[in-house]
Amino acid sequence: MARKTGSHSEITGPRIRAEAMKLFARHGFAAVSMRQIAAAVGLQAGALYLYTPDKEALLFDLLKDHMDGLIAAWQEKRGGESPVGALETFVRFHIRYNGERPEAVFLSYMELRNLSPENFAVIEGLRRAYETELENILKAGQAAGAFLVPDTKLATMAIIAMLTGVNTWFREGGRLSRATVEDIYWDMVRKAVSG
Amino acid sequence: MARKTGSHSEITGPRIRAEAMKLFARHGFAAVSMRQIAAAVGLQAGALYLYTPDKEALLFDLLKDHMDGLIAAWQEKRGGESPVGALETFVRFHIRYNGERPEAVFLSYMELRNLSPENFAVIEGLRRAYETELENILKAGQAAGAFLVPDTKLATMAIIAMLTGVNTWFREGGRLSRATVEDIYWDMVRKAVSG
DNA sequence: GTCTATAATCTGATAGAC
DNA sequence: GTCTATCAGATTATAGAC
Repeated sequence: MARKTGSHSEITGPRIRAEAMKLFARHGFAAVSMRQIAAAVGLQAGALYLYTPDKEALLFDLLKDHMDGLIAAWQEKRGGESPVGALETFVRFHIRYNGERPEAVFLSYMELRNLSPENFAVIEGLRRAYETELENILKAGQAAGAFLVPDTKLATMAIIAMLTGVNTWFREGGRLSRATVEDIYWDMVRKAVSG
Repeated sequence: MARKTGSHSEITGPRIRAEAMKLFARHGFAAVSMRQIAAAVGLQAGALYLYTPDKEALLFDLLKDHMDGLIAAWQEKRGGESPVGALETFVRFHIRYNGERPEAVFLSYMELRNLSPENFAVIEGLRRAYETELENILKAGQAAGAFLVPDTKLATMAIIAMLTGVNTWFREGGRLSRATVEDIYWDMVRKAVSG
């Protein structure tokens, strides 16, 4: 049954990225060989270089796509609500979007050190841009008297760490549904920034 | 000046662990070779095997020592205070103890997947025991009416993620001192679990 | 577009000299 | 206690056949 050769550039590229994502997340970037990725896709190692100039570029593409997708999805979601409404939207969005992509999120936190300085700066810039979205909500709420936050930058980092941390323990089919987790986290965040 | 040979078993062991910790944290366990570790200590690769049976045992020792130290330090710190006092003590302890050991903390979160199942279970058990310390504080406070927490397990995970996240952005000599960071995080935690 | 073969190098770990 | 030499195999990436 195994196909030995052929022309499949349109589906092979995405399949390589999908398998690389799985393997990098499971074993770590450095621990995964190009041969392993090729084998998971059903190729020989040499064929991978038709789709990526090298191993690091493969990682960079995965991280870049994730950050672009995250920011684009947020831009679509955000509205002109009150500060409290905007914060609730952010909290629920962050838990849900990242919860659906645990591998990409894990890579984005753990494998940045394997990027070249230039590529690292690109991902870092996107991460900062996303964090600024939350910080702006907190600043607006603080100015409007809706929140009492001693330091908006610290609150931003604290909230994002808390929300992203859901990925480390949440398991589909466990004691709580995603919706319940969202509710409980929103309750804690809301109180944490209150007066 | 370079020493070529000699007998230094009492200091070589700790130096190997210290250099391995630095290198594993910086580049990742899989990306660091035994030769790199040996070079950092000033040894040849073969000499490392006088001090560790293999590379994984070296990682396990680092993680085990860190978890043992964390739990021992907490046992010494904890007192018979009120729930609110106990929570404040935990928050400040966690930020300070982990803040002083960023490399060990990073390893403890990122390199667990490189342990054998048996060694993984040991570290995981210690981590859970530590988390239970916080959960018990939350449960006691909830029972005493000092806290209003919809789910003590979720609140435990949320608080620990939030506190540990300080390590991802805090830099000595930056805008805020460690003490100020502790104050602000304690303020947020206190409100998050309040009624 | 994919394969096979290969270059040049590195890997973890061991044996034995000193 | 440390070094040198070595084993057996893996690594990224490229060249050229098909």
